[in-house]
Amino acid sequence: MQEKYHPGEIEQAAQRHWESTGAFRAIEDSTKPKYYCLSMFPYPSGKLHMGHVRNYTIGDVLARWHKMRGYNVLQPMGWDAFGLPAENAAIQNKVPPAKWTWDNIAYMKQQLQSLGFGLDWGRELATCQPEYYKWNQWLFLRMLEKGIAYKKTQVVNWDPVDQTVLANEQVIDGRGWRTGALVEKREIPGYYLAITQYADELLAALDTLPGWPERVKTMQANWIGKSHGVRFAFPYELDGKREKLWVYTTRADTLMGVTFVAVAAEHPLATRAAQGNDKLAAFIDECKHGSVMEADMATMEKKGLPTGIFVAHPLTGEQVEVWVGNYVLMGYGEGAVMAVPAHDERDFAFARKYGLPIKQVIDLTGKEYSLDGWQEWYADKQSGVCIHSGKYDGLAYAAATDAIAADLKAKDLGDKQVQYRLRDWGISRQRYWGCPIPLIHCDGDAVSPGCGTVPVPDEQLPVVLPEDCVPDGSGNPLLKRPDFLNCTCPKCGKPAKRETDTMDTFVDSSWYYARYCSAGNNVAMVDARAKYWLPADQYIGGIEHAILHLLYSRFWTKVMRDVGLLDQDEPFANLLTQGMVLNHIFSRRTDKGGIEYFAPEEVALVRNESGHITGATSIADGGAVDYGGIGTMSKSKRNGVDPQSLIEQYGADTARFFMMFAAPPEQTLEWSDAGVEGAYRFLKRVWAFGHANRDSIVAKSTLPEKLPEALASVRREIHATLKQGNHDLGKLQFNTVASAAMKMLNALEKAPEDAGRAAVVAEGFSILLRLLSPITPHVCHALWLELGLGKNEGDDIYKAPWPEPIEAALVQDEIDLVLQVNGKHRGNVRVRADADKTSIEAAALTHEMAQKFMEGKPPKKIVVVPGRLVNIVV
RNA sequence: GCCGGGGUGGUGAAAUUGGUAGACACAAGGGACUUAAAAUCCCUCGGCUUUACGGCUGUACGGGUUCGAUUCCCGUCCCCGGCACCA
Repeated sequence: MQEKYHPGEIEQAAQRHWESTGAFRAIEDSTKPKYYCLSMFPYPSGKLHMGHVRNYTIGDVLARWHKMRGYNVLQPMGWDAFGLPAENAAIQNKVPPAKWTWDNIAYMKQQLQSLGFGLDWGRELATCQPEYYKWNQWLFLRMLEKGIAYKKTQVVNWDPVDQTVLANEQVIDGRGWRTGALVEKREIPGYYLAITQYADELLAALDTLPGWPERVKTMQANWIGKSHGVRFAFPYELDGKREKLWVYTTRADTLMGVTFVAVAAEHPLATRAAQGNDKLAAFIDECKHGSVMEADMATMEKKGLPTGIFVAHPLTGEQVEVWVGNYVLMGYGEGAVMAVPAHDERDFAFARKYGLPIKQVIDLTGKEYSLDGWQEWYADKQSGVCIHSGKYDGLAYAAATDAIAADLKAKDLGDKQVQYRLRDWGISRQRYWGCPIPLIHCDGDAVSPGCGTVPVPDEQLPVVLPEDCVPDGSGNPLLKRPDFLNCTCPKCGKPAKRETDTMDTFVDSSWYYARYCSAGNNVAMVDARAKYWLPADQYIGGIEHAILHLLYSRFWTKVMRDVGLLDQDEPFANLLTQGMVLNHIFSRRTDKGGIEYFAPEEVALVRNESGHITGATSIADGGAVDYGGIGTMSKSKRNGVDPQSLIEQYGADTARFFMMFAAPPEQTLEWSDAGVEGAYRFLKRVWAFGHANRDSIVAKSTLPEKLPEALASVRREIHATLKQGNHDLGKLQFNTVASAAMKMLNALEKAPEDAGRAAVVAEGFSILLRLLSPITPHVCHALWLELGLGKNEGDDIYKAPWPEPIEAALVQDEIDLVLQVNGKHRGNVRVRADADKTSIEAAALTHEMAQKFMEGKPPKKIVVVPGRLVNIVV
């Protein structure tokens, strides 16, 4: 045994051992409980960053812990390999996205392997492989058949200079990131998946997921946004035709307060009104330059223009003017909203700005309505009642809504309706590096009209993406590839064109967890093995995926179930949402108005008097750089920290231990490497202790009947700490598991030379190594073998049983209780561990400190918390 | 703007979920060992106050409930994540 801790040698040897013995190969086995431990697969951006280390260490700790507790564990890994960064890299370096992606995968895989994760690499997949994305295409066709997939128009960001569609991320303050051109909204056709057909089930099934964090379920429920309201119409006559303008509201009780109606710029009424109205036409045009992002819509200045068209109030017949509002979304609901300025904050501001009438129709006793400013209670639907509303006066929210809905129904102008905030999932992307949508456009020729859009027949799948394209930022390169583009129509056999849009990469990540279970199957998307492993017993990933990825995966699972592929309703039984690892962000505007990011090591910080960072300068060119605060480590913001140097300098175990020790998993973590030294020092001490006590431990002496008190106390500390550590593992709070291991070592190092020391040390160190092994598997593996702690010679530590505290070791005759007088800590009282309430009260009252602070007053009340404290109230 | 989460020493954090605030560490300061350095070991370490025992105060800020609040309730400020084409 080496005297010094050499992580490099230990780790390589352990990894070779696990590899050669197939320690983490998972085989379906119905005799054991299964544990499918799944971490979100990474996007192969180039290098791992600390967020990955955190994510995958959490997964590995759980996987190894369960393995030691007798579970049949599956922990797979793969690559979310399609996506925008590969195209950006291609633009920059002229390397095909495929090559860039595979090079990154090779490097990152080697990084993952050097961290010693217990992964079953035999199930590895990459979503850019035709054998994977074939099944995206296959299920898309099934959805098309079932009416879940359909075509409609979508609104995209259009860069008029590059003639290309931009991702939201590529739009900086309304301009294209590379060209600086003002981005336009453009409507183009695209394919949608009708996730709204599953809205009710996706919402209701949240109750079947007790293993999910409440906050994630709340976010998903709010995102789905089921609302009970009324859909109704404002009748009007225009160009000699009787028409209806439909709107939806959850505040039908305020219908009598409607003073105008607002429609989206793209609404047919707006288009009609713009004819012969240049000012309105110009405004509608201006709206088209706005952002498509909800956050921008919500924060931008609300603007509008009257159309001159009037509609009739459905109940009073009063004329109400139609306005065009830049804040009304065409793609959501009816593209029109009723405006009740008195009781809606946004309408209130809008009405004040344009001098529109405000009519109070809800009253709250004791409150006075004033037009001076918005007050929260104006929008309160809990406690107000209708006023100035004719026959509805005096009715509260529910009754007023019922009555008004009934009256609208009687007039055939509306009814109650349940609506969702959730929108259907648009999956078309006008990009190259993604899964081709398996459709063919048969446009016909001079003689025949053609077959239209035709699905690619199953036997022709996959539609393979050519891998040698190099995007240059100006549109989809597939459009310039006749070999991909030209094909024959499967229906009529005439020349036709392939669809060049690819799928949203969220499609790829919506079912990869099922594919791991069916690795290697080239005749089916998933097979019976998926029914064995699913749902994943633990899913671990960043909180940023709380809504979209997790909702899409839940949806996709339900579709796979309905197609007969799976039995499960839900993909993930338990979810751990990891807190983001944050780092400083530095950026600078480019000449063209785009944005350029700087890595933290590329800038020199500028701080103010109080030490806060206010800016930075580029080390390369000395120019000023803007400080963007702290944010998630990401490739695009260039603020990721590569764990490589940490691993090289201290080893994987130190990196893993440090990451787990730094904070509890769900908490956001601002990156700092302060403390890495401490983690390393601890592992060195563990090794040194094993080395120094080798003979005592190897001797395997038995515990004497009665230990001297000092050793009994060491043993008590070990078992008490183990109890806490096991409890914390159950809570997935790994930082205190790490500190439990540290406490154990502190206790063991204090074990005095006395009869029974060797046995106490051997037992204690065996517990310490097993508790620590999921976090730092390499050093524990090596020490376990060196010290012969296995049941049989050469048994690996992961085959050892998980340690449980021995109650007998925890027994104490006397305990200290906290003594309080009027809730203030005044000392401690020592009592027998089994003391009853009366004797505790007696001991407390006679205590010197109690006497002193009671100042002779009689006790009014004595609170005794068993095993904890006694509080005397005077 | 809306939805969700967070704010505790110089720093990362802990507190068995209403019961000793600061466990376990990092940094810093002091000391031991060493020719020296590294490594290692020991001591101190929220603030104010006291010669000392001790006392007062303190968990973003302002209120409240309670014998007792970091924990529960109301309000305010700041930070992070998401907002449907980053993944």
